[in-house]
Amino acid sequence: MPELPEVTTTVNGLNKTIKGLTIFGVWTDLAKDNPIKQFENTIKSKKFFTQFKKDILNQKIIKSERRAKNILISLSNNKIILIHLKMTGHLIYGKYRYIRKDNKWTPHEKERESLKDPYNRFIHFVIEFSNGKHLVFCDSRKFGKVTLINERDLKSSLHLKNIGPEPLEESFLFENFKERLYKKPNKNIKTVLMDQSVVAGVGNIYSDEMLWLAGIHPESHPIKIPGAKLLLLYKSMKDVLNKGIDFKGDSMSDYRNINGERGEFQNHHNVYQKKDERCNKKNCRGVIIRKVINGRGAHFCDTCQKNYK
DNA sequence: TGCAGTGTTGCTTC
DNA sequence: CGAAGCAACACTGC
Repeated sequence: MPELPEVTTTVNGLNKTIKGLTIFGVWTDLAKDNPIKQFENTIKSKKFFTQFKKDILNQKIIKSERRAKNILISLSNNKIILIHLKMTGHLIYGKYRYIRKDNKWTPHEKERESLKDPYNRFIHFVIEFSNGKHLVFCDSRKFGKVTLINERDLKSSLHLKNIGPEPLEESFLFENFKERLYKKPNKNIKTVLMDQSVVAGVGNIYSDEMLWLAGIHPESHPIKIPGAKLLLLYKSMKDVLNKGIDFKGDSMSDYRNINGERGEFQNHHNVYQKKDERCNKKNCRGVIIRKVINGRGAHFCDTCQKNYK
């Protein structure tokens, strides 16, 4: 589930594996002659992909970074590969033997025993390095985004310009957090937390978990939440995201790290996908419920998570 | 077996 | 302008 902790885990992995390598080849089966408008400046456009290939071939990987849920891979020619994993994407690094057939990048028979796990299936984009190893982008729903931007355009680029501050930066103070929430005074707090222009990197799982930890109902309105509770939410946000990173991300669904291994955060959920289970909060007798809020499944305990509205 | 549910986000519509 | 809903896609699990 690529939210901030999963993307951080992947980026850490990239910095341990592909840094310093030179790009030798690139392949995708996502490129179309007539992509819909939204994907014109991504590798889903054949025209874009042709240029993309020219731009990245023979370039060296300098470093990888995370911004919100985006992976930024800097190249030696001052261009940056931007990858957004969206719902089901993940990147795996390794030695793949493969055959090309019908423009499908098909791992060789010997590799297939591992293909039962989603980590190694649904390969739609591959970078080959001069050491013979590959970075493969697996993405069953094909929502993921891969594009290229110039380093100098990074901040102004459409992909990043509306992104809010990074919640784990020390410079992101409580006062700033509170101010930003108050700009959406009467929206559901869960929806506000997941709004990337308010704060970067929080998605469905971690928003559920941080609201539970702070004892705030997901349909609370920011303007009605007492200051002390907001401070608790600010701390809970940092705690939950750091815990996600410590457990190397959440693999309840098909997220895998750079080596194809699962994270562990799914084993430490208190509410996400815990419908009908007893609430873990000390002295709480509540039961976790699931309710669709602004189109997303929300999980919470309506006994100990107070609804301020 | 069929259909509801799935981590994200950007576009359209109102 | 903001908010809500849906579309992009394909698979899993009840």
